[in-house]
Amino acid sequence: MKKLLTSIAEALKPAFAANGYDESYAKVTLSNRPDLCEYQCNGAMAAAKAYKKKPIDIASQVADHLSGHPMFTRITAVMPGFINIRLSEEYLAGYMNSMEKEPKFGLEETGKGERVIVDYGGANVAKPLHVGHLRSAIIGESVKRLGRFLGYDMIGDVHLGDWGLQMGLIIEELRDRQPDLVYFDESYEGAYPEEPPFTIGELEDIYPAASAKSKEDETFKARAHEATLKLQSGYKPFKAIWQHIMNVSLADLKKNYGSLGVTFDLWKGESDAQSYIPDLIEDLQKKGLAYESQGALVVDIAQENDSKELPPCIIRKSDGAALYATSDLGTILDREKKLAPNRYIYITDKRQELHFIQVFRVAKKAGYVKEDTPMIHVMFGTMNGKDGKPFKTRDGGVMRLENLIGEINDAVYERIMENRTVSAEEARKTAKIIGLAALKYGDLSNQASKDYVFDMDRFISFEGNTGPYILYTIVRIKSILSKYQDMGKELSQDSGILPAVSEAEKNLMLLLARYNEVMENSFGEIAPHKICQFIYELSDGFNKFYNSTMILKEEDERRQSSYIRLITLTKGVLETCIDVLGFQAPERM
RNA sequence: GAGUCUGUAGCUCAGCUGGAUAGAGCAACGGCCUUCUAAGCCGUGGGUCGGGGGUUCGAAUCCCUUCAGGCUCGCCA
Repeated sequence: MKKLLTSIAEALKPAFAANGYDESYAKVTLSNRPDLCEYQCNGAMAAAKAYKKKPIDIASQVADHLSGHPMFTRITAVMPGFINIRLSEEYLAGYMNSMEKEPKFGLEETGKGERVIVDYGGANVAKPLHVGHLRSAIIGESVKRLGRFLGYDMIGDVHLGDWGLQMGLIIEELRDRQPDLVYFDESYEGAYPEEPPFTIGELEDIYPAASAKSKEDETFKARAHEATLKLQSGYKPFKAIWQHIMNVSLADLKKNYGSLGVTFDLWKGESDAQSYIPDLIEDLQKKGLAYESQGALVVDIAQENDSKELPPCIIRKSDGAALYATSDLGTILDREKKLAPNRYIYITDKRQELHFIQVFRVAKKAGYVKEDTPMIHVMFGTMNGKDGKPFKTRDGGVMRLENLIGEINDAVYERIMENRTVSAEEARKTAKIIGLAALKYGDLSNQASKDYVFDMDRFISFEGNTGPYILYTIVRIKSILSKYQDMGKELSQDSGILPAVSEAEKNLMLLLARYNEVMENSFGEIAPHKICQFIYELSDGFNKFYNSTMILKEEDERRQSSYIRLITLTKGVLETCIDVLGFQAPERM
C-alpha cells in the first residue's frame, strides 16, 4: 500500500508537469503549520530558482491546476510560495478502510530476501547483567523486531564475552576454593562430572573476588593468565570447567534477558571465533595486509579522506595472543561462512566507534565482506543518573539489571495499589508489564546515540510522554471495545470507516495514515525513537478524540460502527508499534 | 594536543537532508469526573535555539570561529 505522502506527491506531479516544471519538485511533507494546512509542498520555491520565476506564481499555477481534485478539500498557494494542502475527508476515510483491510495495515515488506545480522547484547559470561547492558539489549531487540516486521530475515546474536581472562581468573579462584576438585588433579583420567561445581550465586561471587585478588596478587594474576592460555589451547580439565561456567551462566543470562523480553536467535560468543583465528592471521599476512610493528601484528586501515590518521588495527599482541579485533574478525568469517548476511548491524556503546571502524575496514580490505555489504555500527550513549554522571546505585556501585527491574516493578506496584482496587496478584502481574514498558520506552524514546538521563522518579510517575501513557491509551480502547461487545452490538458491514465529522476524528485519521511511512523511516535510519514519537502523538490524538466524542453514546449506528472500526484500527497500530519496540499492553491498568 | 559528539524553556527531550509564529512532557498556576478508565482532557505563564561571524529571498538546521562538557586516541573488552 502506498504511503500517503507518496500518493499526494503523485497527485501533484501532473500539475507541475502540465505547467512545464519538473515533477521532482512535487515533494510533499507534513505541514509544520497545522493551523493552516495538513500537508505542504515547498517545491515551488525550489523551482523558482531553476525557472527564474516568482515562487508564488509557480505555486499558484500548480494550486489552480489542482482545484477541484477529489483528493483535496483545499489546495492553495500562499506567500512566499508555499502550496498548502488539506485532504478530503472522503479520501482519508478511504485510506483508513484500506489500512484496515491490508495485512500489517498496509505496510510493505521492503526487506524481503535480505538477511541482516544484529549483534547486540555483549553480555559477559559469569558476570551478572548490569545497567550497562541495558541499552544494547533494548535497542537491539527493537531493531531486530522492526526489521523482521518489515520482512527482513533478522538474526540476532548475543555475541557473548566468553573467552577472555575472566575464565582463567575463575578457574584459579575455583582452585583456591576447592583444590580437591578432579579438574585440578593432573593424574585424573576419568570422565568429568556433569554437575557443575558451583551455583550461579557462587559463580557471581567467584568472579569479583578473583578480579580483586588479581589486582593485588601478582602470582595469582600470573596463574590466571596461564590458566587462560591453557584453556585456549584446549586443556581438557579446564575446558570442562569452562563448559560448566557456560552452562550455569547461560541459563542465568537467558532468564535475565527473558525478563526484559529480549531473545536471541544465536547464543554465540568469542569462543566460536577462535578456530578461525590462525587461518585469519595467516591469510592477512599472505595478502600483505598484516605486518609487524613494535612487536605486534597490525593492519593499516587509514584512508585518504580521514580527517585524522587512524591507528592501525592490532590483530596479534606482541606476546602472540589474539585480542578483541581478531575475535570480531573471526566472528565475521564465521558469519560469512554460515549465514552470508546482506547487512551487519552492531549495537554497542559509542566508545567502541574506533574499534568497529578498524574491524569493518579490515574485513572489507581483506575481502571477507563484500564491498557493498553495509556494516553499520549503531552507537548509543551512556545511561546517566540525575547528576549527569554514569548511572550508579546509591552506594556508588554498578546497578544490576535484576535490581533495577525489581525497583521499577515495586514502584509501579505501589502506584497501582494506591489508585485502584485490584487484587495484589493482578497488580503484581500488571506492574511487571507496565514497568517494562516504562523502562523500554524511557530508553527508546531518546535518540540512541545520545547519553540520556535515567530518572527513576520520572519514569515511574508515567505522566505525559511515557510508556505507561501509551499503554493507558490502549487499555482505554480495549475497555470501550469490550463494553461495545457487552452491548451485544455488531459492526455494520456496509459502511466501513466513514469520513470524519470532527476535527479530532480527522486528526486521528491523519495520524494513523503516517504509520507505514514512520515504520520504514525508523528502520532506514535505525531510529526507534521515531516510532516512540509517533505513538505518543497517536495516543495524544486518540485521547483528544476520546474526550470530544462519546463513542458508546452515539445514536447513529453506522457512525458508531465507524468509530469502533477507527479505534480498533488505532489499537492495532499502537499494539503493532509497541510490539516492535519490545513490550506489551495489559488488559487493565 | 588531535579527532569526534553534544549544547534548544527551571528540568528531561523532540525538531537538524534549510522554509511560515522553534514544539512536547515534567514542574508552576487555573479549569473539566451523576457521562466510554482523571495514569486523561482544556487553558495560562515560561526561549537572544551556548556566544560571534558568514552563505541564502529565508538558518535551531549549512560553513567558519569561539566557549563549555562528554568520549576516543596500537597491544583491555
